[in-house]
Amino acid sequence: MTTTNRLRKGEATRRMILERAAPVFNQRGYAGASMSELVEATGIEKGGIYNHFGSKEQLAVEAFDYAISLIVDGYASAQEGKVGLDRLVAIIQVFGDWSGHPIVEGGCPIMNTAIEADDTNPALAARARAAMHSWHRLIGSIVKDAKARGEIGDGVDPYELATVVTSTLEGSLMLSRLFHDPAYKHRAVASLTDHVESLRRSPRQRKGRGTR
Amino acid sequence: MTTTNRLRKGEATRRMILERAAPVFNQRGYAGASMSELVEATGIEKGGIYNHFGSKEQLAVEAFDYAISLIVDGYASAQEGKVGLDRLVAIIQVFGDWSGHPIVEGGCPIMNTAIEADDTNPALAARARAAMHSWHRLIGSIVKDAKARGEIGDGVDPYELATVVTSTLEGSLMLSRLFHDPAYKHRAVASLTDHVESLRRSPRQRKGRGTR
DNA sequence: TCATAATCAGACCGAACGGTCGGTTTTCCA
DNA sequence: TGGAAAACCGACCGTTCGGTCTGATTATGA
Repeated sequence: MTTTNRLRKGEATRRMILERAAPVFNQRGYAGASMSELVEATGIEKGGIYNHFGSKEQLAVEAFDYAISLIVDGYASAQEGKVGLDRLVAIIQVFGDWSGHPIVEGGCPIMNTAIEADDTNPALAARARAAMHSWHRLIGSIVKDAKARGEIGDGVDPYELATVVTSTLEGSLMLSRLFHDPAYKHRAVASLTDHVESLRRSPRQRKGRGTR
Repeated sequence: MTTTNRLRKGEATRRMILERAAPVFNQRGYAGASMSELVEATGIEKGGIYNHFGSKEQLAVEAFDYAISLIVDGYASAQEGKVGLDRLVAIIQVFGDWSGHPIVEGGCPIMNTAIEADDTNPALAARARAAMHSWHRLIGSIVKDAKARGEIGDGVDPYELATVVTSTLEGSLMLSRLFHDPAYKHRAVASLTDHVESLRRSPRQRKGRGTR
């Protein structure tokens, strides 16, 4: 108390601004989101927002990081209690389950930011790269771990599998959002689950497939 | 000649505007592209542009359609001389070969438009849906044809395969653009080619896989 | 409790936005 | 080749953009 009290009032509204700005940026994009929309979404006037963030871009970057932190937490808890390849399967499954309860409205922030910012906003693109990189490393390390445990064969390249899993999930999410139909995402989840399961236990050869 | 001469001068500049506006919209997005940028890119002053297009949105829609027409032509010629499953393999391959010579700068217009417009611009979103739908139908019909020819088994669902192929290709393109590294796309192409080839000839069971 | 610092509202700024329009130039065909 | 129509330019419009700043208000610690 006598020392620096970290629970300042402003810290709470700063956090609240990030919480409410994140879905706005994720749905409308950086260029598409205006300060007046952010004023409306946060309930804080412009002066109040600029008291906490130096620019629209800085707000967007921090809102992105905040959204990513939510997603990271979500995938972390999805793996709880699982080991080896089951962790990967759990991640793939939970990706498909986020239809009704999206972590942050507007689809995957990494993909959205990657698509918009790669040719326009270096700062945001760098954040998207960082987030995607750590996601990719997560998948890759799970596959490596599964290899070390002898669950899958030596022929599997962890980062090639990570690329395929990531690409297919993100692409299918895009399709599901475009058509307002979760079926695309579910097909991708089913196909990937099949594929991952088919790698299990047989070091040099494929096994039969499941249903659907 | 005496009748309505369709080869007016304005028709040529109108076309030229679309050619030059398409990559601008594809790279900067609809919200991110300003009229002044389009003036610079086309070399036509604002009044001249608005003489041909009623609004920025109309211009964006027509530029999108133009970009799609280029892509459709590209994939059509890629299939020439091929039959059955080879058509699908050719399409997957050519997707990976468009690293150095992109049809239109800025990545896949369908994906870019889908991501930006799904929550913001109904008109553009509808065009993206239409384009993606016909792409999906193309892949699906190729798979159906391959089935009818007895190249692949009955167990293969054409539209499930189309979803996986589309998702993986689009997702990997996003990754390659984000990291400025074509490797992601190439991995996806290799993996999909493997997968498609593994479906060939064995109606009820999978076959061995390729290299990597 | 009270002075001080943190916090916030909202009027205001210049610039850039998408879009309009009258006038000039170019094209086209009789 | 003359004259109407088409094409094009660029100044201009009202609005909204991201951002600033001053003064009021509220929280905080001594």
